[in-house]
Amino acid sequence: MPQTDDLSEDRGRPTVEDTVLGELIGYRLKRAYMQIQPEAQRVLAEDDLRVVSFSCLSIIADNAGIVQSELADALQMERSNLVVIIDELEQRGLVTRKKVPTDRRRYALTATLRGRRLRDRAADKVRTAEDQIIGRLDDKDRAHLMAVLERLEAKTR
Amino acid sequence: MPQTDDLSEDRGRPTVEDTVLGELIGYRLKRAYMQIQPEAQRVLAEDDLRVVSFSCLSIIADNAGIVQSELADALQMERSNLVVIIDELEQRGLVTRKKVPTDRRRYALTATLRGRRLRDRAADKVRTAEDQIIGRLDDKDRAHLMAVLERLEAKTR
DNA sequence: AATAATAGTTATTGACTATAACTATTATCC
DNA sequence: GGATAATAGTTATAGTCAATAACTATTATT
Repeated sequence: MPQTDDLSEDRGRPTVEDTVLGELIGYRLKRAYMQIQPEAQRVLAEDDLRVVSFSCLSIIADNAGIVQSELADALQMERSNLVVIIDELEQRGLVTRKKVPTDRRRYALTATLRGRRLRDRAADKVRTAEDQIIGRLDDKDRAHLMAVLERLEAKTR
Repeated sequence: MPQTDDLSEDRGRPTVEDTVLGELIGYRLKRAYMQIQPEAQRVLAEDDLRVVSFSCLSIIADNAGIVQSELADALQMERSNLVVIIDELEQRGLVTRKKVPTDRRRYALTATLRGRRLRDRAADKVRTAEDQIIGRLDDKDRAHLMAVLERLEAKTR
């Protein structure tokens, strides 16, 4: 027999009814994301990285010579907002910007050794942080989740 | 035989390598969310609702008499940011605020008939918009996704 | 050669979130 | 029972972030 007959309450926190929001995928996605994001932000901040700068650094590390427009496309952000981020990564010696000889409008971005090492280290920390949150998901559920999310992304194009 | 031998390109859009981000759940969640959110925003704007005001209206409609602090808890937002949102819902005649006699610090929030009708209509539009994006997911994948997302949410508490 | 489009940049704006400080009211603890 | 804590709502403000427009330099188009 439970300690209380009233299952609508859980140790003083009354259950709030919800007939609509919980069935919306956007709502569920946002709330799940909000569980993960602050932790990712926190571990990245230890290396003075924001989530967005880590994302940039990571894509640059995987694509030596990528130019800013392509990076902006890949990360679905405005190229104007990229500028200061790349500025900072460059000043910290994590990436280099050099003119493309065949098209002098463009700058080729390349991660330095330091940049690649930081990326790898930061990625490990983010993975660890994520694993602590999603730990209870077994490998099958996790793989299924990732696959479905990837399909959701691909929907528009 | 494919039209082109080079599968790394898809009609002029070069594939960007990614060895790290795509394996991160936070990254995938955000990108999936970003597919849905603008559409939800768009259809709600037709009824002069923001996503957050729709969320408030919906929870109030499901919980007649809920007070602002409880609502803020349920939606994981700051109660200070709730004030102007409730102000507007009240001015539009969608919810009422009335003093709780037993605790005069609190205001009981209740959705009006108009508020409930608008909530129902807006929810239908959001569901329709979501269905167009996730249309290709079958019922099984959809149910699995929702269940896993719900478990992710519950992890911290 | 004239005109378009593209890449990068700068500056600015609006939206949203978080924080601190305040008032009124209720709960708590000697 | 009275001093002190905590809570609910509110206001104002500051920081973060994404979106936009305007500009220069360079390349592509016609």
